[in-house]
Order: sequence, then structure tokens, then C-alpha cells
Amino acid sequence: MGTNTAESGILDAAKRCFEQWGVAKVTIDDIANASGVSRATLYRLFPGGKEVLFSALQVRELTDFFDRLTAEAAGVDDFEDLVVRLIVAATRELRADEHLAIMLGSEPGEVLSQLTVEGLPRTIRVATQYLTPLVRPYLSANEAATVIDLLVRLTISYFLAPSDTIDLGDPISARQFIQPGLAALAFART
Amino acid sequence: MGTNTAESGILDAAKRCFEQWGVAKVTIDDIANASGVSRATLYRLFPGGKEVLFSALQVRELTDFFDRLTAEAAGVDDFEDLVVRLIVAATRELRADEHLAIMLGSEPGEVLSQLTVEGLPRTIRVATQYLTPLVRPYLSANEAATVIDLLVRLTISYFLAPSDTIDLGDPISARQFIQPGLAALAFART
DNA sequence: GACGATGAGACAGTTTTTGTCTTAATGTCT
DNA sequence: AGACATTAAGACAAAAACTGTCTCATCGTC
Repeated sequence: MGTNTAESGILDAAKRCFEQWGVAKVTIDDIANASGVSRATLYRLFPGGKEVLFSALQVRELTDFFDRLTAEAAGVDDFEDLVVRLIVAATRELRADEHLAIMLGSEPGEVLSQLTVEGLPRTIRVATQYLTPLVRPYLSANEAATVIDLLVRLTISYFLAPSDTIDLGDPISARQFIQPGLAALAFART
Repeated sequence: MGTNTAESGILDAAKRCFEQWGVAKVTIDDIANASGVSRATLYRLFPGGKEVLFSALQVRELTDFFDRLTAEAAGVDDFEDLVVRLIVAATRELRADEHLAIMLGSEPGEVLSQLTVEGLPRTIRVATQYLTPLVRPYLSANEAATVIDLLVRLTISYFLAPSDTIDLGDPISARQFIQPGLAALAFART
């Protein structure tokens, strides 16, 4: 039993609570009860209460997300293929994310804020940590940061507001979509 | 615009709120906002706050339920047929009731209490009011009250905890189920 | 038996909710 | 126009819920 079992159990319970009651209506007591842990323990493990818990949950979801994403992109040895794979997999994961769908349905404001404003810097930071090693064979550190930042923003935007002409969940469409950008990148390097 | 439009609009909003947040988490303000009415008006129309509102909503749902049920049983001119029709229609309505399903999922305790303890007397009272005229051609007033009471309890019980051998949503099964009881009733009258 | 971690719950301070009331605005009727 | 009823908005105090911290008894581990 690793030391993280208690924390992750609490985060599981918090996730269920957020789904059931929404971030606004949940109390620390709700989460304590749902996780079978006393309020004292909860504060000891997550000092700061609901906000810290919510934040910790997002970090966990985010790292899980990018764990799966990088696994998905393992073994691809062409830059364009890699970008396509990443975008498509990320888009499909987002679309398949039940938790995200529930939260978007019950608290669109909070979730949109997390996806596009408040939480975006963190998302970009985590994405950069995870994806930089994958793209470094093809790009400089600066280029990698810029490209990853851009890909995160585009993937989220097209997830939230799908285009009529582009489907980033489809490899062919995604490839077609990114080719001009990659060409421009190659050109800028000359 | 009848005078009941305001009330029923508020009840609609309350219903949505109860579904979204549960009886426990909703505040009067939530319902006031959802119904586009000021809190003052809400208290004027439903003095007593959340409990009174919840109660009024149940009364409305209940009368709607029995309105549909009696319509369903119109024109049946045999006692056994009538009972079968009522039981089957009631069971099917209960199973098809989305609001009930949502509430049972999110707040089983509260809903079960309403179905089996707190709210049962009211349900039986309303059922008696609606169904007595239908069964009076075949039964005395006392018999009618007893039979209706029994049918309500059985229908709710079999809805909440379906039997392996009896399906009150199926006319054949329901008829088979009630026949002994009706025979006993006929015997007792002799 | 000492140790650290935990559950239960007391506690005060804060925030939220409640229920009432007043005021100004709105629409209706004569 | 003027009297009338109804309402939204929001001030207000009282009640309730929530928060964050603390203490203490208990439990399992070493």
C-alpha cells in the first residue's frame, strides 16, 4: 500500500462528489463522508480545503491524460505522424471523457473557465513537460514550447467548438489541418 | 392566463432544481432564480419555503399521475379487467417516469421515504379520491378503500423491488397475480 | 510501551440561507 | 388620470450551515 493510496481514494471520492453535486454545492464534509475519512485527515492531506482538492484532482486527471497520450504516441518516428497522432488521440480522449461531459453539463461556467482561462496555463505546463521529450528530436526547445502551446490551444478549441470542415478526431482531417503549419515551421527554420 | 400559471411555472422550475441539485442542496434562491421570480413572490405563493414547495410539487405530480391513470382505465366494464388495467398502467408509468428515476438515483433516501413512509398516506388518499368512483360500481365504499389501499402498496412494492415471478407491468402476469385476491374478496362478501 | 496516524467531535469565526419587510416600479381596471 | 393589486429588488436580523483548527481517545505498527 503506497502512501498515495489514501490521497487517491479521497480524490476518487471528490471526483464523485463534484459530479453529483457540482463544485459549488459540495462541502468538505460531503467529500470527507464520501471518502470515508474524517475531516481532520482530509485537511491534513489537502490543506486548503475544497479549492486545493479540486486543484489536486485536476492535476491528477491531467497527468493521467498525458500518461495515456504519450503511451499512445510511443514509437512514432516521423514528426508529422507524431503531431497527428497526438492531436487525434487527445481529441478522442476529450470526447470520450465522461467526467468532463458530466461536469460540462452541470457546471459549464466553471469547467469552461478551467479549460480556457484559469486552468489553461497549468494544462500547457503539463503538456510541455510530457510532450517536449517527444518532439525534441525534431525541434529546438523554443520551437517545442511554441508548438505544444499552440497544439494545446487548438485541440481544446476544436473540442469545445467543432468546426464544420475539420475534425481533429480524424487522422486524415487532422493531418490535412496541420500540414500548412508544419510547412511554415520548416520554412521559418531556414 | 389562469391564476395558476405562476404557481405551475414555479413548480416546473422547482422540479428542474430538485433534479439538478437534489432536495438537500437546493436553496429557495436557486428556485427563485430558476423560475424567474423574486424570493418575496415565491414565499407569498408558497409560504413555508422548500418543504412546502416540495410537497406542492408532489401533489401536482400525484394528481397528474392519477389523471393519466384514470384516463387509461376509462371504458373498462369488468372489475377484474379494471384492476388489471390500473395496476399495469400504474406500473408502466412508474417505470417510465424519468423524474422519479433521476431522483431515485441521486437521493434514494428521500425518495424512498416519500414512496413508502412519509408520502404514502397522501398517495393513498389521492388514489382513493381518484379510483373510488371507478370501483364503486363493483364494491362497497369500505371495500373500495381497502382494495385501493392494498393495490397502491403492492404496486409500489413491486415497482421498487420487482419479483422474479411476477411482473405487474405485464397484463397476463398481473391478472394471474390478482385473481386469488379478487376471488377471496368475492368469497368474503357472501 | 512508544510512536505516528486516524476518527470523532468540540469550538469559534465566517458565510450562507431564511423569512420578513419596505420601497419603487409595473400593469390593470375604472 | 388615479386607485389598485402585484411584483422585483434588496435591506435586514435571526437561524443554519460550513470552515478550519484543535484536542483527545483509539488503533495499528514497530
